[in-house]
Parts: sequence; structure tokens; C-alpha cells
Amino acid sequence: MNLRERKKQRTRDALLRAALELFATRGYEETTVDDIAAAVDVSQRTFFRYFAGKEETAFFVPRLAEALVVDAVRARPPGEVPLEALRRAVVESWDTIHEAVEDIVPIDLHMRVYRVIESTPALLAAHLRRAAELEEQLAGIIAEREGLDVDADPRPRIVVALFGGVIRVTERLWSAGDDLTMEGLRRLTTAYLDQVGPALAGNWRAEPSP
Amino acid sequence: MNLRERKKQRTRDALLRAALELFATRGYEETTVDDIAAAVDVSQRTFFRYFAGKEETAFFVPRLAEALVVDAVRARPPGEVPLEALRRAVVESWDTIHEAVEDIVPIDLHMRVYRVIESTPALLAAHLRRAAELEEQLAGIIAEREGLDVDADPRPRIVVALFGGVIRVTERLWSAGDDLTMEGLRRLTTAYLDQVGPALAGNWRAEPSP
DNA sequence: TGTCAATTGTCAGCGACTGTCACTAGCCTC
DNA sequence: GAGGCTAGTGACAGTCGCTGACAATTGACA
Repeated sequence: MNLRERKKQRTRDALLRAALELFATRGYEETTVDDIAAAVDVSQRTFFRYFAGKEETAFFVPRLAEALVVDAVRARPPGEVPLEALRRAVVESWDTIHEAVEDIVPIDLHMRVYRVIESTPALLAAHLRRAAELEEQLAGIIAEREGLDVDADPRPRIVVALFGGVIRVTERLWSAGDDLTMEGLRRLTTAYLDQVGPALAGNWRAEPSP
Repeated sequence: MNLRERKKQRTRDALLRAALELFATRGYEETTVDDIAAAVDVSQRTFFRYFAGKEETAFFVPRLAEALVVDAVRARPPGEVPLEALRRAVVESWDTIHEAVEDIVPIDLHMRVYRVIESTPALLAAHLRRAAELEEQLAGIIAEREGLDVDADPRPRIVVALFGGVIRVTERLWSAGDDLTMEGLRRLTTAYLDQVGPALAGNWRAEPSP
């Protein structure tokens, strides 16, 4: 790797860290691109040569996580029923994600940024759009697994929408609570996924949930 | 109603129409606030006195529709199972929505704008965030119906997330297709909702869907 | 070492907003 | 019906995100 390349990598990293650190401490809207550039001592123009926009820095880590989830779903054995494949893929990929994130940014910083994402309207909106794109991708993968045409059969998109909905609910509750550990997220998510059946099937009043 | 009040109402309406018309023909990003203000012959500053932002004009009609859906869910007889209540509320409120929209903006214009919303990344993101807020509200209503605590019992949020997910899928498919009628949306949505059970239950390969 | 190409800074400009302030037009009272 | 009062408006200046253009710099490679 060149000196030039290394230098680029360093500024990129520095910009990303500075941005996330500022978002986490001061807030997203309260941080200007000039602030980020100044923290790394480059011009504002240079920031925009590395990142398409302020938003892109906030979603750098989530983007990585999404890619890992997609891989994990692809790697699931074809014997599993779709919902099961999705569930195992996500729950099991969290460990991988944890490690991969640490290589880029302290996991603690990432979690503080994640809270900012969930509580900043502009970022939350962007997050949900990304999630929608991810769901579309997953629906395609599920359809392929089952040998179906996504556009002809509604079921792949339905399962993924259901699954994605539950994941988003648990992500939100998790980020709003105090237990910001991976273990806490895993517990919450599996508990919610276990309730999918009961939520659809039964008479709630007759059978209260734990 | 005052002359003053009437005048205000007229500028508000004119701004809204001008904005939607421009969005539908030229596109959202291609329309500047100056364009909208110029079309009504007021200053840009005045536009911002009527609307919090360009985005707000695009979501004026959807906001109305959401309010009607909430009302419709509240009005459902308590005997219905949650998913059934949601389904009937939404499907039946479309007629009400149709009328209410016509009072403000030609329904045809609204539909063209809706297409723009679904195909403009910034607007789609905002739309999804609004949908998330609506889901949170509906979860509260459902929980109340069933006499549950939303934060203690996962099921209200799960059903609503599932339902919302299916609705969003069908909205997207509908807006991307050619049949932009209410009837088309109703058919598509009911067909998809009918597939929720099969999507979760069965072995897809053994029982292909229609 | 000198040339070439990649990286960067500077500057100018657009579009969405916001605050400020003077001005105008409708309202209300005498 | 003239006057003052105030809500509504326009004009102006400024912030912030972002982009294009051009010149200056810095590493790469012969």
C-alpha cells in the first residue's frame, strides 16, 4: 500500500471517527460538516471527496452490518423454513458484526451513534429507507431459496416484512432502554420473535403473554 | 370567516396545489421553493410561513389519510381480533379517504404525487418514518382494545408491525404498477393479507400459492 | 531530479431554511 | 369615516449542506 493510499485511508478514518464522536456527544444536527473537517484539519471540500454527505458517515457502520446479515442469510442451510433462516441468520450474525465493527470504530461509540440515529428524525427516516431496501434484497434471497418468483408469489415479501417489522421494533426498544449490550438485544429479539405465533393466532384476552 | 382568514386560506390552498402540481409534473427535487412561491406570486418567506418545509406540502394529503385510518381503527367493534380490526379499518377507510382527499386536491393529482413520494428517496424515507409513527400509535390503540400494556406485552406492536409491513409492500407494488385505482389497491392488499397465514405456516414448496 | 497525475484548498454559487425589520392591509374603536 | 392597532408580507442577510471549477501542492515513477 502506497504512502498516498495510506494517507488517504488515514484521513478517511479520521473523518469518520471525528464525525461519529461529534454526533455521539453533541448530536447530529448540532454538528456541521465544517466542524468535522476542522477536527481533522482538512477543508470542507475534502470531506465531501471522501463521503457523499454528512449522512453517509452516520451509516458507515450500519452498512457493514447489513452486508453481513445478507451474507448470513445466504449461508443458511436450505432445509430451514424461511422465518427460521432469517431468525438464525440475524441472531448469529451479531457476533460477527460485533467483531467487524470493532475493527473500524469502538463498539461503544457505535452504540452511542446508534442511539442518535434512532432519536434524530432525519437519520431515523434514512435508516428506515435503508431497512426497506435490505428487506427487498432479503425477499429476493428467500424467494430464490424456495424456488419462487418474488413478483408472482407474495409470500417471500410478506415473511420478510413481518420479520423486518419485528426487528425494527426490538431495535428501537433496545436503543431506548438501558441494556445496550449485544446480549440484551439478542434476548429482546428472540423473545419478540417467539411471540409472533401467539400474536397472530390466539385470543389474547384468554391467553395472556408472559 | 374574516376576509383576512379567507385570504390566508386561499394562499395556503394555492401554495399546496402549486407545489403538488409541480412535484407531479417536474419532480420533487427539480422543484424549488422559489418555483412554488413564484407560481402563487408570493415571496419565498411567505411559503415558509404556511409550511414548515417543502416536504410538508408533499405529505399534506397522506397526513389526512393517516388520521382517518386511526379513526377507523378506533371505531372497530371490540369483538374483532386485532389483525381483523386493522384490516377492515384500512380497507373500509379507503372510501372515506377518497372523498376527503377530493375536497382538497383532485384525486388524480394526489396519485401522481404518491408515485413521486415512492420514487423519490428523500420522500420515501420521510414516508417510512411517518408510517413508523403511525404504527406506534396503532399499537397503542390495539393494546387498549385488548386491555394490555404496550410496553409489557409484545403482541400489539408485533401485529401492527406485521400489518404495516404488508400494507407498505402492497402500497409500493401498487404505486409501481399501472392500475392506480382504489379498487386495484384494495384487491392487491386483500390478496396479500390473505397470504399472511400461508406465508408463516406452511411448507411453501409443498403448497404453491395461487 | 524532473515530469506527471492524484489530492487538496480556495472560491463562487445553489437551494432549503431562519431571523430581523420595515411596510402594508384588514380590523376594531371612537 | 378617521384613527390606531396588529396580523401578514416582502426584502435582506446569514447559516448549512452540497457542487463545480481551477489553481496549488504532493507523492509516484522514470
